[in-house]
Amino acid sequence: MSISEVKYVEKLRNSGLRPTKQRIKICEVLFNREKTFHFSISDLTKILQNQHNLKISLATVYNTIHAFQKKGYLKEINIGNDMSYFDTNTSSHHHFYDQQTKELIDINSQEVEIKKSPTPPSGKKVDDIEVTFRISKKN
Amino acid sequence: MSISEVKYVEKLRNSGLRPTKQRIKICEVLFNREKTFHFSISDLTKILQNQHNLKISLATVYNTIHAFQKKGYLKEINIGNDMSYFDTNTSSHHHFYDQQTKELIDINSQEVEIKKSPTPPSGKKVDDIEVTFRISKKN
DNA sequence: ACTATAGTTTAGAATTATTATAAAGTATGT
DNA sequence: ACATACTTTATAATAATTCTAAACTATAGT
Ligand SMILES: [Mn+2]
Ligand SMILES: [Mn+2]
Ligand SMILES: [Zn+2]
Ligand SMILES: [Zn+2]
Repeated sequence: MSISEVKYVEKLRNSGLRPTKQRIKICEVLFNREKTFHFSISDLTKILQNQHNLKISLATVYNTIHAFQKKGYLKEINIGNDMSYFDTNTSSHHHFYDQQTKELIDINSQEVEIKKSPTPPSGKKVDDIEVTFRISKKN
Repeated sequence: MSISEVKYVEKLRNSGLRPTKQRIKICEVLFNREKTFHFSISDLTKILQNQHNLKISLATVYNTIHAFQKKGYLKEINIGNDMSYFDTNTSSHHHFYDQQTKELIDINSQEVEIKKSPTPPSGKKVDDIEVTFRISKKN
């Protein structure tokens, strides 16, 4: 067992999730990276198959991603209307969204400052503010 | 023909769309209101059936909404990941989104001011900024 | 180590939103 | 009125996601 595998076995155990080989592999693909990772289920399935030669059933990929989301290790992103995206950056943050390449890029919370905010409807409170900067190729 | 029907016949003709009775009725449901209207195809279909006793085929509802979107009369909204929402407010603006009731409420562009904005990736330009204030019931 | 059990994976079926198809119906210019 | 292009419609197809139930496996208790 590699050093990173041991790390995720512990992470899974601490979350009350059994460290199966499928979950450990998915952890490695998702969390063993420098930058945050934005992906669709289809993206992830392709990476598991092509870059790691793993044939994990589609139902398991869905199950695992939803389990991780429930445990707070992933955030669902609402962009585009065809399929769900997930984000390994679970903090409150903002995105550049390239409509041409459909790529999401993180923006640190502190790089956006909102000077003026609207008053929420009466009886309602603001839980989170999400800013999306839609970008495209210059010229 | 009612006064509002005449109005939409003209609007459709000016857009190069034949003013069929289905399109005119959908125009009335969508555009004959004070406030902007946020809806899913399913919402609209229910309103047509229950509140107007119109049985317009689902394919026609989709065709019509997409035609109106292409003409710039509707904007697609990416919120939630199950189905598409559309917005009769086609200007660049922001939203409150109540995650409990799944309701969208418009925020005028001028009610939000962004003090600090991140630099877009090189070769990319910002086309639009969308701010979503996720709200929920207080306490 | 053996076993019982609860948790997990899996293939495949079911569901849901959306899009495609193609035949019947309709608006419009002549 | 007629021809024609556009539109509506029922239905089928597609695609993402969820459900199901049987086989498999991690783990706690013996
Ligand atoms: Mn979405
Ligand atoms: Mn869908
Ligand atoms: Zn992100
Ligand atoms: Zn709006």
